[in-house]
Amino acid sequence: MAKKKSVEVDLSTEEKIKEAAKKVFLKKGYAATRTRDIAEEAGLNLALLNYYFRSKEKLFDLIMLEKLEKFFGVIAPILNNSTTSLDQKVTLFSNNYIDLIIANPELPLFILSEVRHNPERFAHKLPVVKVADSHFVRQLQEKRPDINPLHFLMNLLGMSVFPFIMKPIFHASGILSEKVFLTRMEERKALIPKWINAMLKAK
Amino acid sequence: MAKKKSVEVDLSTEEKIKEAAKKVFLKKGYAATRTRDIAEEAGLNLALLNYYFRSKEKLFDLIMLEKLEKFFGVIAPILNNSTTSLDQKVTLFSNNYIDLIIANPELPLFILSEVRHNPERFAHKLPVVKVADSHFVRQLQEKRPDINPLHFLMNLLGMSVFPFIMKPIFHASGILSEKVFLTRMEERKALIPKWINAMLKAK
DNA sequence: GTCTATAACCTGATAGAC
DNA sequence: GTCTATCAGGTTATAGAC
Repeated sequence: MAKKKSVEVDLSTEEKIKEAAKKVFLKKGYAATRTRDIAEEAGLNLALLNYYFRSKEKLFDLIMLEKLEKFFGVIAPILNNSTTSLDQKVTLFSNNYIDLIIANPELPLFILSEVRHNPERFAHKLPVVKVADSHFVRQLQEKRPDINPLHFLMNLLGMSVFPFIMKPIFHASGILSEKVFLTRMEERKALIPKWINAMLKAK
Repeated sequence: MAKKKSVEVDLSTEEKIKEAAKKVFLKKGYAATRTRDIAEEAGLNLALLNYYFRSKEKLFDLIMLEKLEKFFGVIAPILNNSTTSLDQKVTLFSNNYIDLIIANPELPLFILSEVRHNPERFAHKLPVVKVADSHFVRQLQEKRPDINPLHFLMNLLGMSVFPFIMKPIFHASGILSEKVFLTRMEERKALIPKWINAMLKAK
């Protein structure tokens, strides 16, 4: 039944390695990860990694593409839906996106730093164009032709994602517990639409 | 005269290594950087790195602390100034911070990912407390006691910093040139105060 | 202070037994 | 398919000549 993240015991060897790789790569990043870390995390031998995935690089690419899909996959459908209003898009986006990242907290910083360290490698896999020329952007242009839509896009994305990117800092400082942080993020789901709305009316 | 970033020729050997290390560490991150890269970038021999700085780790710590100082050093003074209004703080912050990051574009992502990968190591060097309990925060609480100040802090910081964090993505996609990006960021200096103001009045 | 040479170690990948 | 053993190459750090 539970096909996702059971106790990770009844998985095939190949899946065990992939799950372990996800965990370690997302935590440490590509460069700091050793194939031995992954094998150990999977409770398996190092040789099996190469048997199933040929190389560290190929295994990483596989996972990176999956994560890119996850990170961008939610955005485009919401912002390109031509049947929803601007308000609805903003609400849908902040809610879905915050939920996604609560479930995958390391996702944003992982993707952002790996893309930064290897831009040309993943360039063709970044479906940003679909966002930059979306129905959402056209609706923004209609409402506020005086302001470049990129600003609102950055704000919407940033207000949803940025707190998670800053979390390591606040956590390390010991001034914000995980529980309180999550409470704040839940609050944001309702606050972001209000804020965006207020910004759209400003001046 | 020009003591900062001259043609980097009249620098002492120690300074040459440090400048090269800054450049390489900020570009690649700690794990992906090899001491050979730094030596080569400095146009010097590898052994000199250890002669002057003992180890890769010690050299990195030195630079990391400097960068943390830079990243957080601007925030606290502005947010803790008890003679400025809330509006003034917001304007000062967005202006100074965006300028700082235009001059050091890799700074945010560098700090964020290195702290993430080694939280306990830099925990005691993160002066976030000064921000979380600042004059700015108290002013926010007065104006909007119904909303946790952390939200506005995240928004102000995020609206200034997040675009730079996303820049690699937009760049890699080829849909946003450096020149256009900078134009947008200059615009933001004036827009952020307006937006924050509108948010503070909302509902 | 600066270099070359090399030690000591680590890492990705494979050969070969089971 | 899975393991142990090991290779080949790279990496940090140091010894020692100049």
